[in-house]
Amino acid sequence: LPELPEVETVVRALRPVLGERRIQRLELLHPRVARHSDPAQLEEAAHGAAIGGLRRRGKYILLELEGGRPPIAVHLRMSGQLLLSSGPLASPHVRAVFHLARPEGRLNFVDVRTFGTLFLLDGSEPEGFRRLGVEPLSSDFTVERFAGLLASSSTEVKSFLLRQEKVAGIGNIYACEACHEAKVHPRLPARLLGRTRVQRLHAALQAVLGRAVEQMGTTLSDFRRPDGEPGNYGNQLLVYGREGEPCPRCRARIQRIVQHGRSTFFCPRCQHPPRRR
DNA sequence: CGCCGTACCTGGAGGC
DNA sequence: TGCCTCCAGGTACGGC
Repeated sequence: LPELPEVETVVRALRPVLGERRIQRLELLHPRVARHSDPAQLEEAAHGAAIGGLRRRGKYILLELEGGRPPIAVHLRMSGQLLLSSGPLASPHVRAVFHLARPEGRLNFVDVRTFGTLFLLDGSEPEGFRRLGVEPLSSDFTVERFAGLLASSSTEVKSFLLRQEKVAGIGNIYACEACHEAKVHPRLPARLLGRTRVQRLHAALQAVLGRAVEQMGTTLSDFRRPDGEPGNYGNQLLVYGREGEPCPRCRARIQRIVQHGRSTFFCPRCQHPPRRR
C-alpha cells in the first residue's frame, strides 16, 4: 500500500510529465474525495492553474500551483492511484480527474475504497498533515534526532514507526522490513532501544526506504505507477506477508503477531530483544 | 497530552 | 457454484 517509496515513485514519474502544464479543470466525481476541503474552493483553485512543481511530504503528494494559489495535496491512503491517460478511463472507481492542457490529457485519481483525499493547503488542512514529523530520507533525520524521538515514547517500536508525527512516510510494510533488517524486536518499547539498536534501526530505515524507492515501490495488490506498471520491490520483502516461511538470515520461521490491530511480521530468532543485565 | 481502539470502505480469499 | 465472514490498512476521531 502506498508508503513513502510508492508516493515518491508517483511524484518522480509525474514531475517531468506535469511540469509546465496547465490544469484546465478539476472534476470531482465522488463526495468523499474532497471531504477535507470545500469542493467548490478546490475546483476553483485548480481551474486554469499552471502547475509549478510536484513534491512529496510523508505520504502526501503536493501539487504546487503558480499565481499565488495554494498547493493541492493528494493522499492515496489504501488503494488510491494517480493514472495518466489521454482520454476517459474505463474504471468505475475514478474519483477525480485533472483535465490537463498543452498537451491535452488527464490525470485520474482512481480509488476503489474511497479512503483517499484531495485537499487545499490553504491553512484548513487536516491536523495529520500539519503535524508530520521528520523526513527519513532527508539530512534532518540524524541518529541523534531519531534517538530523541524514540526516548520520549513507551510505545512498542514497530508501532512507533507508524506514527507520522514522529517520522513521516513509514507504513506497515517498511516498518516490518526495517525492524528485521536492524534485528530489532517489534515489541521492544521505543525508549528501551539502546544506542546500538537505535543506530541499526536508523540505518535500516534509510537503506530499506532507499532501496524501495530505487525499485519504484512495492505492489502487493493495488499500487500502480502513473503509467499503470507495478513496483518491483515486492519480491525483495524479507518478512512482510511471509508468515511460516524461513527467515532468509537465520532460517527460523517468520511469525505474524498483531500490534494495535495491525499485522507485524518478524523473525523471533534474529530479532531478539536485548539481553537483561 | 499521550495513548489506544474503532470507523471508514471494498475486493479478494477462504470456509462450507 | 454461491453465500457468508473475515481481512487488508492510513488516518481521523472519540474516549480514557
